[in-house]
Amino acid sequence: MSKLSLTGKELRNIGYPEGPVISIAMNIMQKAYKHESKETALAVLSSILASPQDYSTDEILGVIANQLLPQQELEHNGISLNQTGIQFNIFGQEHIEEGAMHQMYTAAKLPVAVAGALMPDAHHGYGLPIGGVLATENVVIPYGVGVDIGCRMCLSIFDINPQELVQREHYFAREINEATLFGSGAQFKQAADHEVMDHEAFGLLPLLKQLHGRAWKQLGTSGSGNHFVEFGEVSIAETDGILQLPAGQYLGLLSHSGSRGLGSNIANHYTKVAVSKRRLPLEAKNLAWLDMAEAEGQEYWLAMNLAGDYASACHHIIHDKIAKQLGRKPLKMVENHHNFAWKEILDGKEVIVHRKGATPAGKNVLGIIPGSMTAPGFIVKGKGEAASINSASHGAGRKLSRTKAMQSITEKQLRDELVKHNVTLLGGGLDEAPFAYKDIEEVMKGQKALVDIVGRFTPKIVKMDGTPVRTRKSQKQDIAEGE
DNA sequence: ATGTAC
Repeated sequence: MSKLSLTGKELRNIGYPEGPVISIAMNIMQKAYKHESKETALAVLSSILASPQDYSTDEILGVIANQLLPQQELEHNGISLNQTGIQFNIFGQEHIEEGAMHQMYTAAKLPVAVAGALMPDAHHGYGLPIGGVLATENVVIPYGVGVDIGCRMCLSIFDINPQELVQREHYFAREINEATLFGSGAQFKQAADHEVMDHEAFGLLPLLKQLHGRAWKQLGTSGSGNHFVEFGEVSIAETDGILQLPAGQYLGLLSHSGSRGLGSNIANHYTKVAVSKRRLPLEAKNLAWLDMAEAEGQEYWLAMNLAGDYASACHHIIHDKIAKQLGRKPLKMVENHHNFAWKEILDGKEVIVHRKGATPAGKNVLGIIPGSMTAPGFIVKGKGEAASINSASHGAGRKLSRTKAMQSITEKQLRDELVKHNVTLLGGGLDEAPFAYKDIEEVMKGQKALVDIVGRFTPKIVKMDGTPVRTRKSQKQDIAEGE
């Protein structure tokens, strides 16, 4: 009977890279070190990771060490990481998990890295951490952008009294339900229309041509995971010169989604191309890049921009539908993407800035940073802080993994929290419950130097993917209305 | 994040 129980997460937290080495190391340690403490086992694993060459001939631990040794470096295309990484700034470090820090330290050792920063909502991701910002010179890293290319926030602000959300809750809930479609593979039977589907890129690359049909049917859908469409109260404390809205309360429509299957296929395709072209040590494998001077780099750039335009179109279709149903034009719209790569000038030099779960925060640039289904979100204005490479967090950041949230949060807890905040949830699982997220107020404190708050968004009617969790209030109303 | 997966 083994006393030792290691988890993959613990290995990642001490810097073990994604890949087969995690399960190999877990298996070996659970056999060879079964009577040792977890601390001892982790210390040994750390030591192997620090200098795998010292263990490569060890009869037992050598198997782990050889997984960590960058065999690819010996191959003809092999690329080594720098011994010392570039310096990067970390904002709100006390809220950032160790795994995310390790991933950023690895990214900082890439020979193409020019500058980096970690946002206060950072957590462990695939390749670059979520909340990671990385500037490179003349190369683009597909997994530095992420799988959901162009994922973004979009807010419409209407001149409607937000009290109506309480008074006519069922009317607004129906508007969201009718205008949106959630679900992992969700497609409309009758495709929406948008000029993005006529984009020339669809004809230029075979990959994009192949993705056109499904992309069309997914146009205007929201997907799954942390994506949402919600009504809430926009509160402007004082007029801001950039947002230019009089102080007051407004009705807001806020959406969060990305480029669906289109972006996902582009990301995975070009990551594979990059990984096969540039053999990096295992821990940096998924940070393989494409050179902007080669055809694949140009292709990725074209496809990435298409996915960005497509993600934007998805939001606009939803917002247009709802605005039409409300019979109003929004006073303002604020939109920003947070999974993308941009050509920007840094210290007088053009660089490619990858933001993976980070909000652009150049001087006077508006953005939206959401909290959770019950916590407030913020309309922000960038300060143009070079130390963060003109970036801020893209949300509160997860505190609990999806699996951990599902295990530890009960439906009753979520229901009580929704009632407490007077939020109606039209769909959404326990893995998206407010308790799974960091405290957004704390995260905002960690980035005071990066953004100014110009408005507040308080969610009231929230739609996400998944079975609706019923509040007592809405159950009562359903009975009253005979649903 | 993604409809069927190195």
